[in-house]
Amino acid sequence: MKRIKMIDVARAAGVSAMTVSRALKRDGRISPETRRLILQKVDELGYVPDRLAGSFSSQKSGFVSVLVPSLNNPHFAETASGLQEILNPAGLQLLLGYTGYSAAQAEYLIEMMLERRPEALIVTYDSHTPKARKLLEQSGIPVVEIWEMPQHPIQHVVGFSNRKASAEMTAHLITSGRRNIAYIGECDDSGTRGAERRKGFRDAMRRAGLDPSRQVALAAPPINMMQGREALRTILERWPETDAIMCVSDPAAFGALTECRALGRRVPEDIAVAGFGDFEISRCSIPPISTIVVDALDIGRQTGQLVLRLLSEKTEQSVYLPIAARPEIRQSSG
Amino acid sequence: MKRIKMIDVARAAGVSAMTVSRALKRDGRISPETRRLILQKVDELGYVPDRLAGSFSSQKSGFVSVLVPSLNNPHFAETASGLQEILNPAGLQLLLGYTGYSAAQAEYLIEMMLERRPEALIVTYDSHTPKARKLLEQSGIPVVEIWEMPQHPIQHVVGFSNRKASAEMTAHLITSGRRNIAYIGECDDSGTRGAERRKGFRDAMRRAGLDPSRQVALAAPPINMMQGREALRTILERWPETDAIMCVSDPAAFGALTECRALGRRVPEDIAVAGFGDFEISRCSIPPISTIVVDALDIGRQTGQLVLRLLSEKTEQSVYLPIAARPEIRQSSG
DNA sequence: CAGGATCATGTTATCGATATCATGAACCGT
DNA sequence: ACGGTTCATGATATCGATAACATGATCCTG
Repeated sequence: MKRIKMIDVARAAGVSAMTVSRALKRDGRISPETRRLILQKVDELGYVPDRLAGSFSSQKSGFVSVLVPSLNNPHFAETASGLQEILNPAGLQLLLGYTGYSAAQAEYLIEMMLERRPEALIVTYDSHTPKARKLLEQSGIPVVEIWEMPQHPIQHVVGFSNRKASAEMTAHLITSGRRNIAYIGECDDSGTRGAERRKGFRDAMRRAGLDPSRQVALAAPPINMMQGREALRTILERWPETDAIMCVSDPAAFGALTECRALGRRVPEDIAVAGFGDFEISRCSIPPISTIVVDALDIGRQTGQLVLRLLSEKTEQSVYLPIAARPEIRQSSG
Repeated sequence: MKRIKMIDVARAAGVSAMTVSRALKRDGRISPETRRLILQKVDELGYVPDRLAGSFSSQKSGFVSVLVPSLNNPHFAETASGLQEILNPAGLQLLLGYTGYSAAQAEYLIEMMLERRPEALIVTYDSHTPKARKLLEQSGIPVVEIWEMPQHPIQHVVGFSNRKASAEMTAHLITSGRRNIAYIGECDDSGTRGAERRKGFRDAMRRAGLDPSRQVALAAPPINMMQGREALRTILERWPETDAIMCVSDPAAFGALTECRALGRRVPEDIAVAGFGDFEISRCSIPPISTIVVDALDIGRQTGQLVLRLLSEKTEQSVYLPIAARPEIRQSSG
């Protein structure tokens, strides 16, 4: 059973292959009857166009590559979801890759991706190897960094300052009267968004003349709930006077909150807890956890629309789309 | 700045394009010195092979398509992760698509995917439209259904019986003395794994001569934590005698557990709670939630290895790889 | 109604790699 | 030392669609 190709459809409809090609596009100049006839034949024969050949011929792959640290993180899953929502209807397909928070893996993936000739490349901000950065810079296609506002952007940016947002939340804890604030973060986080958040914590503490040295980092990103629990125990052993915890992410915050409960510490009366990212768990826990709300889906949508614009306009200028990231104060730090 | 192609590298190294092509493959018969020289030129010129052209020429796309309901669900994210782990080193790239639990979207994606000539297609079990099923059956490539043991498999299967697993957990609740057991599920779930779990609940209840009609379904899949909370309130209003809750998934179970706490109902003393899937939250909550443990990462790895086998062996026979799905009893149903 | 514009369709060249077969050199055993 | 074998490499055809240009028909417009 040989595979049907365009020429077979063309013969069946008594037209040329080119006419079939036109019939399958929206814009093609073709008479309505011919199109109807061809689409009918396509259906009868069960023809599935070969986009590999099509992409090769038109020199347009129809791919947009997306690199995320992990899909296990609902943020990136939502961002990818928003991207798909915008890009699929435009005929673009996502090529998704997980870096696992590793710069080496990112470099490998970037190279793999570029071989597929994507029309744009979307990378979640993280440190890059020199080679990776060079590949991105010389790729000749739009490159969008997301989820951070880098100091030295490669090209376009859709994001926000993790550092600033983290500092704001820390400032809130300080304003509400806390003084002995500890931070739960990640180790091996150089160049990551987590590192920026840690800096934000330090910024705010220093600005208030407080000691920013109460920090634990037990695990590599992404830190999970259980590690958050463990981190809280560690903190209370080392610094029993701690009266607030700022966390790199909501799962860690939930872990800390849970461990407080297990240890009989009241939240927020004894200890305030704050997270980052507005994960579902921060809304559903008792008490709800104060967090930085970031609209991950919106990052995906905005990025998708930006990509479409960049592909049609061929503009050279770098675009920076700021994304809102605002503290939402809930009962855990009331 | 024109793009470097293979022929440019060939000229620079004083060889033919074919020799360059061989140098870039592992298996190619080529002398070590020539290869070294060519790889050096590749590096100097910054040559990035065009796999679009390569795939077209060799008639092998190097793609494996994967359809999942949602990546927001850590299960599927892990499965995808396991797949990538196995398939990437074999030179295969994942083409990931989200169906959003919609059969229409699945059909659309299957068609999109097939145009890219993937070498295998992996679909998470769910109901298919007739057209989608036909496309899958006539695709001419290995098709693997995962995350369920379908009654009428398309070809290969890596999964388990959601129905049986759910029945086992329900049976556990019954064995431990509960009688008025309610079920939190999803609406519009026909043909989904959630529907199978609901059937499993009913099976076990009937077998024990108990009433399986205490069921609420407030939302379409995937049900979230907040909806779990709401469902629990609904249940206690309608059936105040309820002494156990079986849930379609852990997030729903956590929501139910949380609402019990908010309402002052003790778990497990007043109400037992059980979930499905061994999400992180079920391990980290207080009390930990009894659940069905499924190794999502392993499903990905096993499927990846199966795909590699199918691609090399060209066997015709359907393969069924059973995956363990066992109840793990924790304190929430103690 | 002439000359140009528009429209539907056809023809041909082409995208960049690789499969396949061809070729000559080196190597080997008897 | 000769026929056969292995090895490294080259030449050529090819994958299936589409871009770009060509063609003839129809349709205006002054």
